[in-house]
Amino acid sequence: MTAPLKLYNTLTRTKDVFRPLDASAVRMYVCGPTVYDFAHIGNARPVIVFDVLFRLLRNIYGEAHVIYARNITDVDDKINARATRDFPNVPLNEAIAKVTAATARQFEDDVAALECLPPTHEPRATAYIADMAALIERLLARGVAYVAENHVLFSPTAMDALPGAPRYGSLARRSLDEMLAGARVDVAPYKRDPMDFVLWKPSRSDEPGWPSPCGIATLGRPGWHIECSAMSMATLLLPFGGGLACDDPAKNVFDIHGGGIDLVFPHHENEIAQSCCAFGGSRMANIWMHNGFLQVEGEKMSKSSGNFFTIDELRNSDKFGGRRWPGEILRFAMLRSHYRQPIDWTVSALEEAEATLTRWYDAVGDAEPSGAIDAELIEALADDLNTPAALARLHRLAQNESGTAPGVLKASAALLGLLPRTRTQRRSDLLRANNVDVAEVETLVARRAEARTAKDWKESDRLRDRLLELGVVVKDTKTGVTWEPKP
RNA sequence: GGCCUCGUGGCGGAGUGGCUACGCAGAGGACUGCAAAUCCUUGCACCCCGGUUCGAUUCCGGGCGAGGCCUCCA
Repeated sequence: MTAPLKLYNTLTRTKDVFRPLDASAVRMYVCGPTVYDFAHIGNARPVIVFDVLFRLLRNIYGEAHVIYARNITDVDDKINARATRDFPNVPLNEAIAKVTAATARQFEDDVAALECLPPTHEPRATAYIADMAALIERLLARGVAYVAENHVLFSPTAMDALPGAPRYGSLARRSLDEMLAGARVDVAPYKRDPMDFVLWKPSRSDEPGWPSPCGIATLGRPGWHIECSAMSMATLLLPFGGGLACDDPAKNVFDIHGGGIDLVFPHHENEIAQSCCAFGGSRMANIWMHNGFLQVEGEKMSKSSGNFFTIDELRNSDKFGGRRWPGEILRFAMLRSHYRQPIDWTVSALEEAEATLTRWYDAVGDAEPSGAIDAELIEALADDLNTPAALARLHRLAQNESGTAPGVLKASAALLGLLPRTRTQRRSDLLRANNVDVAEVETLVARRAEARTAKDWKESDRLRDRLLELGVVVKDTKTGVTWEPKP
């Protein structure tokens, strides 16, 4: 390959050249959703961004040599609350299962519509409770955790006294003193220090519970942060010789950890603390990547502002801009901004995305991907996933720069997960979505042709308007009359 | 209060110490019965003030402005 892959690393605050630990097994972990409700459009951003990175890594290192884990959090107090609200007469565990099954299925559906490849692993927290408990036992044994009132708490102060461990706060670039100065946290009475965070907490009888670690007799459940330490260990370390049984810290590191920028502190900081202290290493992952936030029409998205939209609502309702938006358009609109920049989610951006896609589909026609992926496009993505530059390059390819073959455009767009269908497929999808009666359309088009031959412009224009109502646009080109479903 | 981002033409949005980003919209033209689509041409920029430099939108300092995190929100 021409240019080396560079990725912005939150740890170093620079674009670092990416050097995999093992080029035959490149490993990436991304924090996925908590499945208590439909995923909103902000949730879609990391999913799409890291899907592009996944595709790029597969292109560079080979499809079989990239392992991508994106977790699903199905242990969470919000899920419990939702379960008791929605299924008050069902036993709790059953109610929780109903909530998580339905929302997880919806998530898979949304993500597939956004043209994201399935990750190699999609671990669910409930399947890794034993790993979490084992990690917590290890942290207790190493003296960075303690038991208090049936909770297990992690002590950042104790961590800073542990030889070899990174300084707590090094990812967020904050010292313990700074954090204490600005802390507005309610300090629970059982905490020795305000900055201590929960690894395990006791469950009441109306909360889901599992056998507790560290000699605690009551049932309990894990804290949020430990879930990701356990699931990344199980999917990215254990299969490659790492894990708690391995005393070599060098084996307990993986390549890339991603998520939203809001997760830097405390979630990712705490993941690092847990994993490094458990394994005795100085880093959990080599590169930490964070996507910027999404605003809707210039304002922070929130339910109270009335500008809150789920992926499903964008795809299947007319709540945003008065119409439905196929996943492909949502994906394109997301890639128009660089992943670290804030993005403003607007109707006009989606309309632009759609117009561009239509033009590009016209350019590729029904061509199959063929030939080498455009080198400049790869170069743009290799520079910290510069998707806006990559899209600019696709614009040029679509304009047939230096005789670009349709197959090359198709293959190149595929690296971004774009143009997944043929033009014919997209057209028939639109016909179905618009409920177009093809036979009726053909009849009207023929009648309009007769009217035009007879120079009956009034009738011709009436028929054109009628066709538009039916969801069809007619085009009078030099080579003849064609019609397309209205996008 | 502490920490961290960011300020580019009408809009969106990359990038660079001197060389057209790109897209949308706009303007002009070709084509058309008209329109749409398409094609060709084209105008428009780098928040303010200092500094470094032969030269800064790009580097440094200050200011102003916007946003995020410090509350298990991607």
